[in-house]
Amino acid sequence: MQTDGRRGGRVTLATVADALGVSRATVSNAYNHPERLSAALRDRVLTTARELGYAGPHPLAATLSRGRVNALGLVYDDPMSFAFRDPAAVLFLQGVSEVCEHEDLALVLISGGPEGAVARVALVDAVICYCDVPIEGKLAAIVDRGLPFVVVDGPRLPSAGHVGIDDRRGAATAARHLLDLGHTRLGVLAMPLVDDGWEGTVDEDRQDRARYRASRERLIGYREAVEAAGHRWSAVPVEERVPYGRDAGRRAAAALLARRPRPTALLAMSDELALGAMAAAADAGLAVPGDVSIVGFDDIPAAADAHPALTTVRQPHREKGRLAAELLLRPSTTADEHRLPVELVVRASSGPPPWR
Amino acid sequence: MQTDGRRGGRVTLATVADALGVSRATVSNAYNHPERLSAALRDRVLTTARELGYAGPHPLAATLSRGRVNALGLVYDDPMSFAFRDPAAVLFLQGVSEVCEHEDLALVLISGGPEGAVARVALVDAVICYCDVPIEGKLAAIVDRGLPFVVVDGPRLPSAGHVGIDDRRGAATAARHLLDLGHTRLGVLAMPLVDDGWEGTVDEDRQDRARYRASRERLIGYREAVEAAGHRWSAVPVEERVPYGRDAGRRAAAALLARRPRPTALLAMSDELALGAMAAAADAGLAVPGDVSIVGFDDIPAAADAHPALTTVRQPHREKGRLAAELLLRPSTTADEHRLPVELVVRASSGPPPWR
DNA sequence: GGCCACGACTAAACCGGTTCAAAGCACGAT
DNA sequence: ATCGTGCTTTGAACCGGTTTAGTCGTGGCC
Repeated sequence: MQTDGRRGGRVTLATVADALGVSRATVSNAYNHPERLSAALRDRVLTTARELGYAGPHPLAATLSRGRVNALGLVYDDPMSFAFRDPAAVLFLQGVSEVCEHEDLALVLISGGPEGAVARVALVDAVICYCDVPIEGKLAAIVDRGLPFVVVDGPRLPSAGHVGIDDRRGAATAARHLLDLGHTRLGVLAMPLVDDGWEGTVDEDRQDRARYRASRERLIGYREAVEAAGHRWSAVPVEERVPYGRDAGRRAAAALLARRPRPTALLAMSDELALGAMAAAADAGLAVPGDVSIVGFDDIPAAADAHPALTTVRQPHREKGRLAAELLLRPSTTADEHRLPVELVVRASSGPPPWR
Repeated sequence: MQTDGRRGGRVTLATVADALGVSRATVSNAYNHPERLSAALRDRVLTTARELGYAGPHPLAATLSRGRVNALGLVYDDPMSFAFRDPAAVLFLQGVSEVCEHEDLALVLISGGPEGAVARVALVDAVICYCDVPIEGKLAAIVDRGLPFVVVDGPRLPSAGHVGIDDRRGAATAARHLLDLGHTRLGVLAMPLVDDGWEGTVDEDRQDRARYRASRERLIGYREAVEAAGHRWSAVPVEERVPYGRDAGRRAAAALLARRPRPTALLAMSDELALGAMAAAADAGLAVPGDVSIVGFDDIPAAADAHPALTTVRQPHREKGRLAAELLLRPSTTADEHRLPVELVVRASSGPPPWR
């Protein structure tokens, strides 16, 4: 038998097979099914392999044959590096990676972009989409190739699992907390409602057009609470900012605090925005919560460390990551929808309005 | 010609080729080298593919043929999820991912573990080892397979590039800062010196046995500065802690601050340790920097936000990540050694000793 | 002594593409 | 009419393994 063991100088499994005069299957078995060989032959194979400088079966080829990569993909809608700027995303990643290391899987971070993700998607066994966008188009390749996937925080898709939280209720709870304290003039710091990069004061039309699910739901939550308390939603100013870097919250809050009458409480859709708002309050010489109360969303670690400590809506970021990954390991449950609990964490940044 | 286009029901490139009566090469070219086909045929191919439900060339097979994965691997010595707990590591990851997304590469996070990393290592084109350990053993598979790799912060290895900082000088600068302020009684909060999980007060013997490069170098830096100022190094207590979670720094600092005479200044090998030390000072009712000065290392974002803001040694985490990734894109420079600058950032947590 | 089970090993198909040298062909130049 | 030229398209090798269905020889059992 000729197996062409020396192709172009590379040492392959066939090289080893030829050197020993055994079949390639035998060498393969020496690595993958040791019990199918006599101990003597297995030793000879391994020894010869070492002498020849053969580093063992090429994982890529093995993968192609087996059809399994042992890797989980993570698609993010923004550039991947943004995920590392967002403390909430980092917690989420931590959760995912905990499962990966436990299951001995690699975690493949795939940068967004309409085509980028697509091209590489098959070097993984399954995909987590950590994005809240109208992503149907972007995910076409994943769907076409039949890869199992889970959407986190984003839209509910037919063939995919879903992990999220009750954004609406979380937001409503935050708003109700302020209303219960007696606040009547609120302001909202919003994450993007539409993926057009726009920043400014949001009118009702844009509120209706909101495409990001989390933003839309949180806005609705705020609104429901405000109206339930008997106030007019149209009187609540909403400032939308692209929230990378704390500066976005600072600018949004500056705009809100410049209004007359000045809001006595700010609702931020993320802790990053809220922490920026605290800076803006300091800029304006306003005390928190004496002059203005601030409530965030996420409960990132920095929220508890802030001065004053930030009142916020806790969502289980790490747990979301864990759950998303675990769903993909149990294909039967992939199509399920999971809604994790949120919880208001009252700290020092919220209090009664100045006049009360 | 028979190409067996329908194997077991899966739609492959061959299926499309057969359906059209063209060769597989032509179908392949339709996707990869459109200009080599007449526009008419290319359209027919693409149309037919769509009709048949063919999702395009399987990336795994393509990869095997081409020999290029378009992915960068990242090996971490601790479990991967720990990287997401360490703000410095997160910044580093951000740098790496910036390059990846720019170059359209996937980033593959490979959990440590003696064998885990090994098995999967070849689903990447090159590897960044973000670990500071005697890792020669762990990296054997990478070396054997001939993958280019770069070590960050760790030992200098023969065939690999290296990215790091001047830990010794950075530490010395931090210590000199305190000595210049007039401090004479220092204490050190150390990251692990040996990978045995031990915690406690470090004696000289253990200092000599330090295996982690960064810890060892920083310790030497502290020592050099102390001795240059005419003080005895043996009088400086060193507390070693496994530094995950801020609590480690709190415990280490508590131990140091319980000593009599009490140190008036603490040198921490990381900002996380330093921030923990600030908590310990608060626990003990000590003012920072009035009663005790604290200096960190890393300049993570939380350092500037702390109260008081933390004096620390800045190292360019993000830049380290970028550089490591870029080195792997230019093989010629892979074996180079790069030492990035450090810089003392004086903020509010350091000041003269109480008596001065 | 015959039959069968069993362990060790192999042949060949398969995974799903990419690529290169060469063939076929139309067309303009000589 | 002949010869090159350039564009399409193809055949076949190649990437580096895994796996299934055997083959072959041997020892145990009746």
